[in-house]
Amino acid sequence: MKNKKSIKIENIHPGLSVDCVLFGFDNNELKILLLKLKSIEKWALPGGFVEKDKDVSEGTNSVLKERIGLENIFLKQFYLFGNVSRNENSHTKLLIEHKIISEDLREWFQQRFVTVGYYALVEYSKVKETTVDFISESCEWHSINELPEMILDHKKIILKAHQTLKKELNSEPIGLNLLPKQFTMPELQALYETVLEKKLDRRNFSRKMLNYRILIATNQRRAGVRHKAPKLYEFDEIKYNQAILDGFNSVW
Amino acid sequence: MKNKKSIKIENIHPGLSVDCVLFGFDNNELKILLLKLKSIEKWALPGGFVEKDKDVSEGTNSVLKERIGLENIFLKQFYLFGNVSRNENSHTKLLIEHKIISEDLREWFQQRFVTVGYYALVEYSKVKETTVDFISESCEWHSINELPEMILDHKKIILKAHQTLKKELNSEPIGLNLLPKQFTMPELQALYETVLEKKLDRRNFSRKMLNYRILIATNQRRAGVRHKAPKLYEFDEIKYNQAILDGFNSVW
DNA sequence: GCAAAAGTGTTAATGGTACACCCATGG
DNA sequence: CCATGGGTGTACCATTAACACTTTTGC
Repeated sequence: MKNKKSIKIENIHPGLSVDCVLFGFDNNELKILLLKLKSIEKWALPGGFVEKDKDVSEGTNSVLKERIGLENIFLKQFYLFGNVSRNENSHTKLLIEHKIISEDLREWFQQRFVTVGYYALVEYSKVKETTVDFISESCEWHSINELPEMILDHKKIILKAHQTLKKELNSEPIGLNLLPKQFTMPELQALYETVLEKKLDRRNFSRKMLNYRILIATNQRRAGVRHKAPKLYEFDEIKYNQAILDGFNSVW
Repeated sequence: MKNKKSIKIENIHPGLSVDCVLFGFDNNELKILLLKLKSIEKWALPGGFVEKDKDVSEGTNSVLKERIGLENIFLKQFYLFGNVSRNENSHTKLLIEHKIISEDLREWFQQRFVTVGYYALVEYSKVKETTVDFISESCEWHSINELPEMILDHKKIILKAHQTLKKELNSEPIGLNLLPKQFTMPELQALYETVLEKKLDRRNFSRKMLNYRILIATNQRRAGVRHKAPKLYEFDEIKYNQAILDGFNSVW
């Protein structure tokens, strides 16, 4: 299955896979990191299998490292996709026909799989020189609004991840790991608007954000724009992480 | 594995189990439905395995029906527990020693399992005459504050279910399926206080609840109390279910 | 100087918090 | 008639929504 330290299927947890929805933000668009499979005109979420002696979350991190060279991503488990209908043997057939996997793995690949969905927010610019593994030919960001043809139920997985993310915005901040270290208030707002898919009032947004007390105003401004230069902010990481733990807007 | 239409382990999805946290409300306490295992002084969440040709959610419903005779419960998936450390072979040993499972299933039971947690809210009084399957000797409600000795990580699963439930109260109502058809405002409040583990102001609670517009005031009152008889309410099921879908208290 | 977008302010409506007071009931 | 708990009201405060006006910048 793997190129370097080849993993034996006997050591892999049967019938279980993981899939990661990596969200990035660029050009006022929400983007997802996808892998183009070799020989097939379809894309896939970075994902893979978990070894029997590894925790699922740990295994998921290993998968990301091995498939696209990303380490230490904060992943959040959001759902287990366990419908029978998500398994499609035509997919395995193609993989074998194109010699991406060998014939003797046919049976193993054709077993019924359930998959655990994880998502993470990653800074777009940091994921430029990713490596890809031997079953993928490239790794690219795609706008969530213009997804290419994808294998299995990967589009559904992305949809569910996006829904979960939207809902979490009601009780948690977003932005750290998704924006560069320094950013302007309008940039942060654009991120929120993109994730939520709706316009927000500029003035109310700013006030509300500042009231959360997770931002540090620097005394620098973003220069070179043909209008008033906006202030640069940073997240107060201590308070930001505390807010993630405690949650905002608790009603009871 | 099963008594009547015996399920063959070849047809079961390997390494995957489901566990159900059934919440009930009685005597101002939050209770969990637990099964007492035969021959072992430990209790377990009702749970089991999923057949290869069944959706996980469907399989979970079947498990509940087969183990405790409950049907048509609205189950909510909340987490996949996938740590290696949750597997304990001493448990399998005991099951075999006490002939609850046969020797030839040892290997199958000793494989590493991940388990999907589901929870549901069920009306306490409706679950009186539950049947139990052949590996359990009884089925009882236990206060979440006084849980008996439990197998594996089942206490952790209950804790996580409770945390999830608390968090969901910020965006969804609770009570339908957990209270009888008619209930008083103080009873509803007691439910909220129990789940949230905190006291709420009587007058503000009532106003807020009524503002959600999911209650129907009947013109009856709960008689026989030695103080002013409280009004009886019912949930407007249409609006209640709509509220579950739409969510309350969206901040953006 | 003008367009574009940032920064700041104001106001009304809403909802939450923290109370006080009266009412019905059984003992 | 009184203790107990239910029902209703109110005043204050914080937050939200919907706005107007001023400031800075590049061209």
